[in-house]
Order: sequence, then structure tokens, then C-alpha cells
Amino acid sequence: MAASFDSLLLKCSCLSHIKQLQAHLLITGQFQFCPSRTTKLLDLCAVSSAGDLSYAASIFRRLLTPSTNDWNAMVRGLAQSPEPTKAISWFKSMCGGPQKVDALSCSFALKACARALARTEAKQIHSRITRSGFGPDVLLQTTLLDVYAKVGDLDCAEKVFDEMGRRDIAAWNALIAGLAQGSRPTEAIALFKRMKEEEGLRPNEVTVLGALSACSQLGALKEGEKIHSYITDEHLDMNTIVCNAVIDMYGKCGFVDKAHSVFDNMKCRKCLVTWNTMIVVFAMHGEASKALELFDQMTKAGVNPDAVSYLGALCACNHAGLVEDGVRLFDSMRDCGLVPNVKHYGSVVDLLGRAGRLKEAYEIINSMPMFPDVVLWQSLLGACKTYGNVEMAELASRKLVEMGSNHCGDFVLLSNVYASYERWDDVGRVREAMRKRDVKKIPGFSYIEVDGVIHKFINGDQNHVEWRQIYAKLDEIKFKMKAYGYVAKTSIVLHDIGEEDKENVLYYHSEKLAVAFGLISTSEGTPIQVIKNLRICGDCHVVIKLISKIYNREIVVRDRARFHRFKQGFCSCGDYW
DNA sequence: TTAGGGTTAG
Repeated sequence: MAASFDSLLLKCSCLSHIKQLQAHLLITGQFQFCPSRTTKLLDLCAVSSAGDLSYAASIFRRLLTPSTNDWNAMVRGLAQSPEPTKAISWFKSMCGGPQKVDALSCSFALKACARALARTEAKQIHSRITRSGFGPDVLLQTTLLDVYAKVGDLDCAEKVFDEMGRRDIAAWNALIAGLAQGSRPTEAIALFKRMKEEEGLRPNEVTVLGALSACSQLGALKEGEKIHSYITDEHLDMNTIVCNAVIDMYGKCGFVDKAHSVFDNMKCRKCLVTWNTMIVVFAMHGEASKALELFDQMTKAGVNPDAVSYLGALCACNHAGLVEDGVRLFDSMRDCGLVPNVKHYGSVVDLLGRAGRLKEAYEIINSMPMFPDVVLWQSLLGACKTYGNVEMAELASRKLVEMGSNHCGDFVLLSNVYASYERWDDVGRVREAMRKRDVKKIPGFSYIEVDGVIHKFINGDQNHVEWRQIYAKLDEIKFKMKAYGYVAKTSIVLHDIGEEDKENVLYYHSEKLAVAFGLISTSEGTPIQVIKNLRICGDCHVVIKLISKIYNREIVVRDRARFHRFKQGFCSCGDYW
């Protein structure tokens, strides 16, 4: 009979099956007197896709004395539901009750904390784990480490890792991925190397994913290539997710063709994310026709585009100025049963704005079914600056202030609109507002990889060992550029300083420092590749175009939004960005 | 009977 109950459980594929089985248990008296069966039923209802959480809760409420396993089933089910905070509440009730809380209860509750980004609760569970004597449990420690990383407390994650008596590969993976996702990619790569070289551990699929993601962020091509050959040697490229990450890495390191060849030569099956990754890579590089071609191909290959595919395709149109194609794509989303989200609206508003169709962009914002976010108003404001639309710029700025924006760039844009009409009183007013509001400036920085070493520069940086040579090179560049009629775009600097100082502020932008360092530290003709955390500034764009011509170098700059490939005085973005 | 680490996005 036990066997038949278990096989019936296995066959439950919907809630009505579960209800039938429950009725059977109730009628035969087993619901009360055979608690292990009831627990199995509850677990199925709470955790599997056949079940239903509110129904599971109703089963739970009928239990006279719920066991630890009954509680665990509920906490586990809620932890993976769209409302993970409920799992934390249930766990708290459990802790207040007579039932023993075991390592599994803690594990499920921690999972919920990770999903709900509940740092305080994670800390509380941590101390409970220590008090209960579960401390040495490696699985629990790894979960703990992972939760700390996911809620953004990397220091605690590292502490858990350091204090682990025994560390298996999952522990290393959790910290490598945590560092990579927590904007500490350099440390992620260092840990990855330490794991291999010092501990002699063999990275697996999950390890390389963390390491590749770190390389993508840093644009660390040399390290990325090494990981790619390791992947091939170890046959980890039979895993689709790994291949997706390799494609992404090459794309973000500036090598579209390499990304495409990995995509074309995959030995394993392509999934939706594979297509999306490749589309996004083409979009980032301004290769709109290839992105759109792939978008069509995926449907033919039997993979239906999702919201990310559409966003990638829209973004491709955006970067290439294909306004009509973009609008058509946006409108066709609903035909596929997809509802545009705020990012799709953001993309199409940006697209129209850049094309100077400000009114349409504004109308779209007004007709959106959801609340427009900061990025949307920033796009519109940027377009207003480009096309000198004071009225709409004021409107967008007002919205941004209402939304609590304290971002320097938002004020600077408005000020620039006024400045272009020589409305100095208004410029002064904006400056005053900035002073009052204590606006924040996100520091700009750039990376460049030379001989496998990553060099980081901050605006006006003098920390690099070769900073004197770098500044001397910039002086030389400046001198040479004068012959091409270069005049610094000082209007984009908003500081209460003289014209010459303004020029200096501009002239030592991190991307210029990185390019200058590239020129002095690599041999003639070698392409230079730089990565910047913010959008490239207008003046740097002009200067780097000239450098590519004067020094006959191909220079690739990845900024926050896309790639710029400078060659012989031209940029692949066609000055449209 | 149920545990830990994973790819794409304005």
C-alpha cells in the first residue's frame, strides 16, 4: 500500500489530484494517524508546480501538531514563491513554537532572505545557526555565504568563507560569483586564480560562469581567453549556459566576431538566452542589421523572442538611429503576446528623442501604463539638450527633482540648455539649486588592459606610476590637435571656474588618461581598448576621433551603453549616441 | 523525502 501511495504522489500533476489524494487520506483516517504521508502530500502541494501555496497553507492549518518537516515544506515553498518574505514570517513563527528547527529549516529561510534581500533577517538566522550548533555544516555555511553576497554584504560573505574549516567547490563558486555580481570583479578573478593555483581545485561550469562574468565587466580579454581555452579543454562547452557566458564575454571585451563564431560553432543546443546574448552583443556594437537578422532567425529556429530579445533588437535600432524599425518592433510586441515593460518604453523614448521627435517621445511617456522612472526622464532631458528644447527640458527636470534625483548630470543638462541660449540668470539658478541640494557626482573611471594587467584611471588621476608620462603625452596630443582646429567643448563643464581650468577638468577625463597610457605602453599600430563606467563625454569623443587619425590607431571605447570604434578620425557610432 | 554555487536587459 505504501508503494501505491508513493506512486500516486508521483502522478499528481495538478491541484485536483492533490485534493483527491487528501480526501483519500481523510476518509481512511490516515490524515491524522499517518503523519508521514500527510507531510509528503503537504510538501508536494507547497513545493511542486502541481501544487498551490494557499491550499498548502490550508492543509497545514488542519494539522493538529505540525512536525518540523511540515513547517519546512511551507518555508521551502514560500521561499521559492513570488513572496519570499512570507517564508521569513513562517520561519519566525516556527522559531516561536514547540517544533524543533533543523538545518533544513534554516537553509530554506536563508534562501528566502536571499530572494527578499533581507540582510537583517539573514544575520538573525546566522546567529541562530551558531547557537543551535549547526555552525560546522558546510552546506549551510555555503548557503549563508551566498545569502550575504546576494544581499550585498560581501564583507560578511568573505568572513564566512574565511572561517570555513573545509571548503568544497560550491563554497568557492559562491564567493567568486558573489564578488563578480557585487561589482568587485577584480577580486573575483583573483579568487578564481587562487582557487586553481593555490588550492589545486578544478573549476567547474559554475566557477567559470562567475569568472567569465567578472571578465565581461572588466573587459579583461586575456583572462577571458584563458578561461575560454580551459572551458574547451575540459569540455565545459557542452553546457549551453557556459557558452552563453563566453559569447557575452567576447562581446563585452569588444570582440563581436569572436562572439559570433562561438555562437555559430556551439556543440550544444542554443537556448533563448543564447540568441538574446548574441542579439545584445550586436546591438552594443552598433551592428543593427546583424542584430535584426538574428532576431528574425531565432523565430525560424523555433525559439520565440521574449521581452529581452525585443529589448535587444530595440536597442540595436536605437544605436543605429533606425527610428521606424524601432517603433515598428515596439508596436509588434503585443502581437507576440508580450507586454512592453519600462525598459522597452525607455528604449523607444530614447530612440524618438535622439531623432528629435521630442513631442512623440513625451506622448509615449504620458501614455505609459506604468509610472515612468528616472531613466526615462533623463533620456528625454538629454534629447532636449541636443535639440535645445527649453520648455520640455524644464518639464523633464521638474519631474526628476520631484522624483528626488540628486544626480549632477540632470542639473548639468538643464544648465546646458539655458547656456546654449545664453540665459545666464537661469544657469546661475540651476547652479544655486545644485549647491543647496548637495548633488552627487558619480565618479568617472576607465580601465585599460595592457599585457594582461588592468590599469584603472579616475578623472584627473595622478596615482598611476607613469602619470607624468601620461600627462606629457596628453600635452603632445593637445598640441597636435590644434592643427586640426580642435577647441575644447568647455560648455559641458559646469563649474565656477575660468575657461582654462575648465579645459583642464575636461582634459584629464579618465578615458583620455587611459587612451594616452595605451599610446605610450603599446607598440605602434596596436589597437587600444578602453572601458568606461559612464557614457563617454562629447569632448572625449571628439578627441579620441582625432587621436585615431593622428596616431593611426584603432581605439575601442566601451561606455555604459555601447561600443565606440574609432578609426581614421571616425567613430562606428556615427556620432549618434 | 525535502539542502549549497549559474548566462541575456534602457
